[in-house]
Amino acid sequence: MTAEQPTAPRTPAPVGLRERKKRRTRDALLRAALELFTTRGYEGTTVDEIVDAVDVSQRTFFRYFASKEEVAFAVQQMVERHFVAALAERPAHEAPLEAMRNAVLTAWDTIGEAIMEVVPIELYLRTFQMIESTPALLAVHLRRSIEMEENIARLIADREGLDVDADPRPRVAVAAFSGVMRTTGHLWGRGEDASLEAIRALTEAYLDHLGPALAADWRGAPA
Amino acid sequence: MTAEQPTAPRTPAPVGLRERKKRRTRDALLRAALELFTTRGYEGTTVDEIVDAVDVSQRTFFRYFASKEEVAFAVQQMVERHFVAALAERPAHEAPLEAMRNAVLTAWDTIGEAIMEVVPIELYLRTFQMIESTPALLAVHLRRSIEMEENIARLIADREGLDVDADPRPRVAVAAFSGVMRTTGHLWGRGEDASLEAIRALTEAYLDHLGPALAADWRGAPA
DNA sequence: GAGGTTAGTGTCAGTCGCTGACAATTGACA
DNA sequence: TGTCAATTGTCAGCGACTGACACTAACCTC
Repeated sequence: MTAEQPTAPRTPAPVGLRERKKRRTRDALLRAALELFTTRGYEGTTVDEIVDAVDVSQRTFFRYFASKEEVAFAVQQMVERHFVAALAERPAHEAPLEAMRNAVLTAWDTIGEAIMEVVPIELYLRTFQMIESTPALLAVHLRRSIEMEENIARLIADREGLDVDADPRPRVAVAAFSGVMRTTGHLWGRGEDASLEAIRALTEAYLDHLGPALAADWRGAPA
Repeated sequence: MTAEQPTAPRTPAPVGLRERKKRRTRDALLRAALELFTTRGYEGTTVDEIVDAVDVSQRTFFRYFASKEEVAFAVQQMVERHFVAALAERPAHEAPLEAMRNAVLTAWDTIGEAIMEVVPIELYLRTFQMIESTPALLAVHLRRSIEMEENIARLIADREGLDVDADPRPRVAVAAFSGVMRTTGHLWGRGEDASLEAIRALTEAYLDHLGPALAADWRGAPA
């Protein structure tokens, strides 16, 4: 993990012709897949249909994406990295919950440009809704979430100078926080307003209900 | 959903010969599957191997279980029903978090017998660990968890006389609670002590850290 | 710029999960 | 006992995915 500017789009500019071709093929597959997924549905789309749209072989698809599922989460992965970067940038004086809260809200404010380099922002919004409403993808989405939860817990523990395995508080705080995040994401996916502003507002409102208990200063207080 | 004694094992005793045969086939498939899963691994076990062990056709397997995944969660489903039943039995004066906490702890105390009617308790423990350590199953496990979360949120909202869609508190409380539960389950699956007592103790300890904020009395206080 | 190296791609054959259709069997019940 | 309905097996086929191998095109060196 080479830490660069945290909110910078991860597009290191491809150099050789080979690299550029690869990038182009991958992007084409990604866009074609999301477009098909969001119109015909995930289950209703076969890998053969995706590769036909881009005119490559099925084997090539599976060299770029380990599975049909993986391509559905390519953009989501960018967003997650974006949030983690924002969290790492939070000043040390902020309490854990406060830092996480500010990181999400800032991330939602700045993620737009980074996404647009790969796919239209509106396609990402539709993709997110599709993930939330497709059981098989929702399952994977949740597993990815808790994998990130573990990373964030370690990050928070480091901030507070705690041992993540000895002190339950980092994991508990992150678990509670993520539970709320997941709930807002779910409600957003089911709701009417599919804008970035909507998810941001929903997040802010729901986090307000988590109470000051977890936001209290931990340092000096024993477990 | 016919509500009987909440903590009673769900074994309505099969009547006809046909029913008993069905039950036997299903149980045999279940046991064979879990035994193979926990020894050779989930991915390392084919459906053909399961049906060979029981000597039925593959088609029969898929008539009892919608998928290879489903059979892995058959026992888990019992445990979940057990918890929901225990929660429904909690006296009305208990605050939401208090009720959920007591329901889990009671459930862990009484689930043993119900499980043993179907599979050895030790096989269930191994199965749980396998689920937690198999990515594909972990994903499904998490999705099942949030489906239950939604049910519990409605149950809690009913207890408190709230509208689950208007007031965020039921969903927030349940989300935070479930987040902690998930974390303890995960840690249990990765830990050394695979006993029921261990998961119960872990649950109790971790829930203590969720703080009194969510446990406060809601009635009368506006959102 | 020819020639060898290497990375990316296509083709093919095969495995595994899963499903629909149809026929054969077997318990239930008059 | 004979009919009816439920359970099961067989078979054919789809879709996701993989390993092996041959082919092509970018790259790199002399």
